[in-house]
Amino acid sequence: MNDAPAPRGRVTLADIARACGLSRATVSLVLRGSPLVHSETRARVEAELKRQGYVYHRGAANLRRKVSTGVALVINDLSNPFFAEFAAGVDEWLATAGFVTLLGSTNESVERQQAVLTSLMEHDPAGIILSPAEGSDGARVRAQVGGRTPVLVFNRELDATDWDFLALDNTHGARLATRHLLERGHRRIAFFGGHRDSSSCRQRRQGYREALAEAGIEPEPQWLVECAPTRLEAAQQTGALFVRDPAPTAAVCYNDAVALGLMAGLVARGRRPGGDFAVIGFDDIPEASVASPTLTTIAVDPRARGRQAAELILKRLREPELPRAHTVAPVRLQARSSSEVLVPPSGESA
Amino acid sequence: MNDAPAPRGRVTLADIARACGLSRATVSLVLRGSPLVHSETRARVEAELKRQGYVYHRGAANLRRKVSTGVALVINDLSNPFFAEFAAGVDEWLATAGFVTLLGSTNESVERQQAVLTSLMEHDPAGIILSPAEGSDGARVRAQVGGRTPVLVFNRELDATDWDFLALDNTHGARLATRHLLERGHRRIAFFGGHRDSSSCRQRRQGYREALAEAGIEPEPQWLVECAPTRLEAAQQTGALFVRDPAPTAAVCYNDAVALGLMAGLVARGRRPGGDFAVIGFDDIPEASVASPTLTTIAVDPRARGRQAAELILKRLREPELPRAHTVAPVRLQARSSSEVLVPPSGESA
DNA sequence: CTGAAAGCGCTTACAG
DNA sequence: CTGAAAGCGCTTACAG
Repeated sequence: MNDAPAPRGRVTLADIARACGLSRATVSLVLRGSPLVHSETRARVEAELKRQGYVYHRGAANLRRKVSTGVALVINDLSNPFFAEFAAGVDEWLATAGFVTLLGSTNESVERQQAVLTSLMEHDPAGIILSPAEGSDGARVRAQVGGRTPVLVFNRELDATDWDFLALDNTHGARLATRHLLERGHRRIAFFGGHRDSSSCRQRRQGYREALAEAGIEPEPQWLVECAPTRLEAAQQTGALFVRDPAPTAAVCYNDAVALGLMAGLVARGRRPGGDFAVIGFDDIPEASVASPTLTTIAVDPRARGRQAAELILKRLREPELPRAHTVAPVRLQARSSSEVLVPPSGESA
Repeated sequence: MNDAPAPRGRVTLADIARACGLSRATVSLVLRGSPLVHSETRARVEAELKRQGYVYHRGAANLRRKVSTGVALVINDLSNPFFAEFAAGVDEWLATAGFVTLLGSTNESVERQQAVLTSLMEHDPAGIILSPAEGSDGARVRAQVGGRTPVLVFNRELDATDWDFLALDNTHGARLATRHLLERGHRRIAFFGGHRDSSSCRQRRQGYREALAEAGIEPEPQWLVECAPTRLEAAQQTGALFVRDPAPTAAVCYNDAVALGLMAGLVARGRRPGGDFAVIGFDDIPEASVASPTLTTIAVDPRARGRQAAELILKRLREPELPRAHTVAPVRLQARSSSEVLVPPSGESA
């Protein structure tokens, strides 16, 4: 029965049409579910499609129809769990809408980002979800993408562009974290990690300042410590918190990676994170819940953000003329074993 | 100077040719770097390409040339750090070779895998890297992919297919883990977690048995505990290790997620992981190094595996007639704070 | 209800 | 060194 031919070249519409004694046009109508085709003809065509193992060539169809079913996702690096979860959410949502995700990683390099965007643009994406590498030049990115492809910028502001933007509520998150420490009696609170010139770091510092101001506290210069947002750098910078007395008794960290690094750095200096010094993170990466002590942090639900990003770009594809959207995603405090992490230091309350 | 026109429709080869007073053929030769074109003509064309902001339509070129520059990557889920790192490695390597990664997630569902493969096949991938969902039917997958697209199967065997296969050395890894426990004095060692019918679980159990056999030990039925490879399930199954005396004093776990779950389950039962009961994992996910106590485990370097997978599929694309390759990737023991994790239980050595 | 024809954006022998 | 022509696999008015 099944005389499926040895796989000689691709099976095309023309092959099916020939086998059924029909024109390519009619077979195409069957494929696209047109109601014009006689039901008996449709059945005949469908049987033949199956028999020959026909695979639709969406690229050819898209070329003719001048549409695209791909969406490019450009992120720093999947080995960062925040972006991995984000990508999972994007892909999940795009797939249900019939789009395919074209992946590109920049590793925070502006040059790689340039190369990746060029390559992805040649694959004619319907839209782009872009989490800009640090130090991206908006005008340059804009020139490269051109004016015809909608872009959703995620996570980091991109100057000189008028694209949709999805941001975390960084300011509010840092405010929540700082208030949490204030409520537990801390008065000398540092903001630890991140690069001052990144927009997310600026916003988090802003929220931190606001919460301190509410409590009538002015941060001292020593409380603001910069470092790359990695565990290693954070561990190495730990000492900067203790160069002068009185030292801070707690730190709001730029993100969880920094918080975990700081915890390691504290241990290396003979201090007990949560015991002698309170630490709070940002992101709620999976490690936060298994660290020792477990880490109180600001949960941002990256997977939900991914779904949201996919939804926003799809909406833009449907309605290109809508005004630019600036969406701020909610964040929440995720307290963990606070008795361990957030004990105010004994005999201090100045 | 720069009278770049308002973005009206896509700029094509024909536009450039017209502006330069040349044929499309000549412009195409410039694009493809042909040495046939006069250098002055080339310069003129290149200036015009830049001026009009031309973007190469690779899809159209690929259609004409009957080639493809996409590789599909089908994995369970990016929120699993093992797969996220793997995907990062794949994407990194493919990008350097000029390929784009088409992403698909199955969430371990055979139905989703079917849908994802259908969608990806329509995008005409040059090849597929497939980490099969648990319970995949090889014949069914094979029927869907057809005989024209090379596939590299990763991580889990797929029966009834003759595709290239990249596997972790599961047997050896479990052997290393078990020997490590034996060397530290344990005699009653469990194998905890995983589904008996998954190939990776079978292989890990096999290595475990072999190491025990080397020590003249026959595992008791109670030492083999099945559970889904998640933290939650593992925590819930912890009790199964202690239903009868004498209970095991250590466990080789199916993977790190299970090991972390078991550690939580031990704590919930008033036991100290590493103190009263030794635990060893498999994978070396990032949490392993920050868990408390830190987790000794088998490192598999998923990012390197991703690069390896990309390399293997590209090799297959270059040389389709090569005999089927079955590649086993190395694994190694990653010992951590072994004094905490691997103390043999006091007063026991039967 | 079905077919002939044109065309999406590109490439590739083949002439000249 | 450059151009005319055909064609990749599909879709879409337009006839009939």
